[in-house]
Amino acid sequence: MADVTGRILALLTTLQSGRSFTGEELAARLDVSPRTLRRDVERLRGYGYPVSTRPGPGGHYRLVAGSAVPPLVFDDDEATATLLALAAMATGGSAEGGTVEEAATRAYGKVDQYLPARLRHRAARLRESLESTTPPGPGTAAGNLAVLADAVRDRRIVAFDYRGRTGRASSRRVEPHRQVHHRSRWYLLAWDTGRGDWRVFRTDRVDGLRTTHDVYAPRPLPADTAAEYLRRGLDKERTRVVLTVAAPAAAVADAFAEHDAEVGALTGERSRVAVMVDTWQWLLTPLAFLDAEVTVQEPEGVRAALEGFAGRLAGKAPVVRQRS
Amino acid sequence: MADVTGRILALLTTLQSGRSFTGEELAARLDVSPRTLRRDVERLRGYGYPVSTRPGPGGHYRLVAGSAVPPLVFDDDEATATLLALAAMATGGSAEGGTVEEAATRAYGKVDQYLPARLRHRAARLRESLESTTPPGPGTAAGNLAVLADAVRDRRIVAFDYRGRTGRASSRRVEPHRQVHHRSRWYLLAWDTGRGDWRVFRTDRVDGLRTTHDVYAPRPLPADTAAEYLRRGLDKERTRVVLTVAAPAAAVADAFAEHDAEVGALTGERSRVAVMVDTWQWLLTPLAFLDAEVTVQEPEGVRAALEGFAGRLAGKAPVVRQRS
DNA sequence: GAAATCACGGCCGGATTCCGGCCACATCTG
DNA sequence: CAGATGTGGCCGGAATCCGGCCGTGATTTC
Repeated sequence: MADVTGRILALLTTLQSGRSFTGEELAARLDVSPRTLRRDVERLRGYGYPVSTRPGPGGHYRLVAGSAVPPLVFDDDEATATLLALAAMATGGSAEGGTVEEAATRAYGKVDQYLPARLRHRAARLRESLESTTPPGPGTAAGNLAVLADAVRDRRIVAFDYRGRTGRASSRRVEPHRQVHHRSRWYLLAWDTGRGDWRVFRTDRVDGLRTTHDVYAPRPLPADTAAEYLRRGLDKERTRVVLTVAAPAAAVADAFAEHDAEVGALTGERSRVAVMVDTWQWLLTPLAFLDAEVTVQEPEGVRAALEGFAGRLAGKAPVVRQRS
Repeated sequence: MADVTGRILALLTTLQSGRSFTGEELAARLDVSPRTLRRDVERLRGYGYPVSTRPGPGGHYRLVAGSAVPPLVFDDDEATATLLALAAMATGGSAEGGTVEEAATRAYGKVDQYLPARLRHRAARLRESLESTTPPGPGTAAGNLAVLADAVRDRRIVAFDYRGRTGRASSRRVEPHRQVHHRSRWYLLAWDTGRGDWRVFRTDRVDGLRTTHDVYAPRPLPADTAAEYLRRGLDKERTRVVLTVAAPAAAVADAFAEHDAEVGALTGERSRVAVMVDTWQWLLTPLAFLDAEVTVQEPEGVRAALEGFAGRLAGKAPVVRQRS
């Protein structure tokens, strides 16, 4: 009968009724000694459940649903949005502990607790009907985000080791400016004191982060907003490709939805799109879905590559004829 | 670290997310050996929680949807993650009413307000240091997701107008099965009663959604999970395309690694590949990476499509010259 | 049909936890 | 003040747990 977990679950169920119970009563119910019951209550608190007690005659144990955090007065849409937001953030999470993605995954299954009874039911249904794909990726340490946030606030220089794309590690001392959440990744926009320039770091590639005692002077941002700076692709290594496409802006935006693209309308039927890609090959699928005339404005290399590819594709295709 | 109860609670939380996990993944998450994980699952079942499993590649553990779990409580990281998630979703959102973005904004305010003081500071600083680039995209109506969730639960047939990729609208009556979040979009996996087959709909392209009074009989899923079905792209009739490529078989196999392809060598430098694709557009990225001469053996339609696309790509490309 | 993947569960020995009992103490009610 | 009731330290014996090992069986992939 030494099944702690079972007892805790039973205790939780019992206390959930809202009634209050004396220690003796609970002990009898769980069939353990009062001493063990006390320990169980202690454990429950350890897991974060607020159990209120009162000594003296008429004393009791009671589970206080949301005394620390009162049930939120969400409306339906807000509850829905919360679940969706968590699901979106959970996507891309890793199995490692301590990441925000993982925390979001956990929170996803728990929001009920904080909703008023009326919505609890609804949230549970919503969650049941939803599924989320979770491509395994590097997770972002929740701790790092918090540390960086503090450093940004206090204008403290931070130091860390950074693993570049190639895997080469380097030591950095930077003035953290903003953190940007972009396409389910976290980035830090900072002034790299060693390189004397602005740099964008992927937070999940930061190691051994520590805040120094050195305070830095505010510095004007290289762009209007940090997000814009990031989007503009000052984050090196990727290529910015500008295209003109004979299709409406909406259609183009849709085709490039999975990419990092800015779309602008030229006329109703022509659009201009600036997209960041690792290599030109990735342009093809969205372009093919548009299946419209395309002109590469820049860079030269991509234009040449696409021309060459088009030639190989078109040049040989007509040669073989075959039924079936 | 031998805290069975804590692990069981954590395990419930994890499985509650609705995803499925491999044993190894869960073991890593809980920081125990796989053997212990198996024991934990066994315990879970002992307490009445239905955990479904499957052996073999792609095996998993999953909590059967809809099972009641004890009330679970947020920890600090989870609360923080919730705020971050809401902030990320709120950003870039339109001011229009009824969208999830707008609801997320409201929800953020409320959660923040009720957070314990210690977390409020942390959250406030985090938010200050953050920016988000959620693309403005078409706002998903929060209402639709909730209505669909209820319909899924009640097995009610729903009707709506669907704007296809081409913009053509069609009227649908479907049996909603699950909603899947994939790459920051929401999809509905449903049985289309009109077409007599499974279909995947993008929730943001659904208009005039209404629940009917007709109840449908459960139908076996075409895949293990809705997310998997979506990922596998079984939603369309796939086409078998046979190509001849001027590249070694190994290189070809590598390029098509993500696809469902059979590769055979013709000579050392030429290969033949038979690949199953949803639409011809998906052929382009692997072909571009090979960047070799290609001949479409069959079907005729794909050859014509590729030729046409190549023409549009090559035909217009040389027009503009520009340095920079 | 062979190979790889993955869940399953028995067994073992050593480490850890748990339990009940006992006790001094704090609190609250009447 | 007296009695009821919650609190938590300590102790020693008992029960549980854990990781590792290994053979089994289901299932998918090639």
